Amino acid sequence: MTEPAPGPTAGQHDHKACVSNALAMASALCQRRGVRLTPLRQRVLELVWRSHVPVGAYEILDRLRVEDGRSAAPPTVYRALEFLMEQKLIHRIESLNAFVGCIDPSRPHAAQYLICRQCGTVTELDDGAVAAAIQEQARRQGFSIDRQSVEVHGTCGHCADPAGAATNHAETATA
Amino acid sequence: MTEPAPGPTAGQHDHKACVSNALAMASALCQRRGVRLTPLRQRVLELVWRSHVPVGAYEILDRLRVEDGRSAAPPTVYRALEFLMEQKLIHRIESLNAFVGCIDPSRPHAAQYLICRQCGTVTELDDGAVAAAIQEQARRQGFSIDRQSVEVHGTCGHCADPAGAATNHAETATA
DNA sequence: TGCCAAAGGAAATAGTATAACACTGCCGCC
DNA sequence: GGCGGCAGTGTTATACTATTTCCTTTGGCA
Ligand SMILES: [Zn+2]
Ligand SMILES: [Zn+2]
Ligand SMILES: [Zn+2]
Ligand SMILES: [Zn+2]
Repeated sequence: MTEPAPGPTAGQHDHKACVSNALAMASALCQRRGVRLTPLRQRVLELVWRSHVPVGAYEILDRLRVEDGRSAAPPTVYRALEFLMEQKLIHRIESLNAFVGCIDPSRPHAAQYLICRQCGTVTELDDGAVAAAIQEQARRQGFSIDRQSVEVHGTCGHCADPAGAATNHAETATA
Repeated sequence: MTEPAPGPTAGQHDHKACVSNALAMASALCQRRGVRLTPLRQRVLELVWRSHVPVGAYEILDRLRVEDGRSAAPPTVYRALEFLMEQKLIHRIESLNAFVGCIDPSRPHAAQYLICRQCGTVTELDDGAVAAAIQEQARRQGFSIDRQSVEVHGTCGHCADPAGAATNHAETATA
């Protein structure tokens, strides 16, 4: 119930690489942009990246208190999350009230999210066709887009086909 | 956003027709489906249809208490909303934690929502191209879709261009 | 008539998010 | 060096959203 870096796709990929890559990318981006990736912000980012399952603000809060022994209250977490979202280092999954690390923060994108009901894993896509179809519809309505959010709930390949994959995928990560 | 007759699209269309049509449709659908559109559920549906601006559960709750003098608590409202969602008579806008009437409950659809930041109006679309593009992407990932939610935030035609009004607010478009 | 299941009333609680104010350290400036 | 401003964080309180639990009422039906 507190395994460090489970990741629903555990065994499928080197998640430590995901994390260190994300942190390095974040550091570089912030430096380039002239914004401060403080220790707190970096730690929150790391906690969001704990797995590919979106994490709630209060779960982050708990970890800051329990694991880090840090004094923290909701605003502590929400401010860090706000910063990370402004910098596009994380995304908010509206339908879950939770946050997930962005796969490629260096490039602006209108992403789509595939959210598995069973394992909770979110797969971030960046499909031009989807974005274009949405933009075309918006244009017809005379609507100018600020932000589009596409959240698709369903069952991922691993959960649907346990035999084939034989993944240890199993159950949810941050339970 | 709290006046009796919905502000945003007022004057743009005959909203009373929207409401009475929605209520009639709901009544017919429920009868056909053998489910009960009780007075409470009908009233909640009516309150959701008060305008094309999504309405929160607690705003509905307030109106039930103040306008109807009815004894009501959160579960009262949430249960009614749950029923209405099961029957696809309303939709939940995840990014707003609010609910809006469905434009065409008789036909199942994966809808997209254009949400105006200024006036709050939500325009429901049912564009096959968007849904298809999403499905294609999901298929490639071996992901099977239960539900897709597309919420687009931006500025509607009326708010962007108050003078000219070529576009049709609040009405649905399908493709 | 009596039973059952669905619907709704009521109280408490859980979960999510923000407002408001205080404190500190850093930086540029005089 | 002293000073003012500001970003970042700490702290407390509160607002907003949603669910659990238990009980009572209602409506359909054998
Ligand atoms: Zn990973
Ligand atoms: Zn899965
Ligand atoms: Zn209308
Ligand atoms: Zn508008």
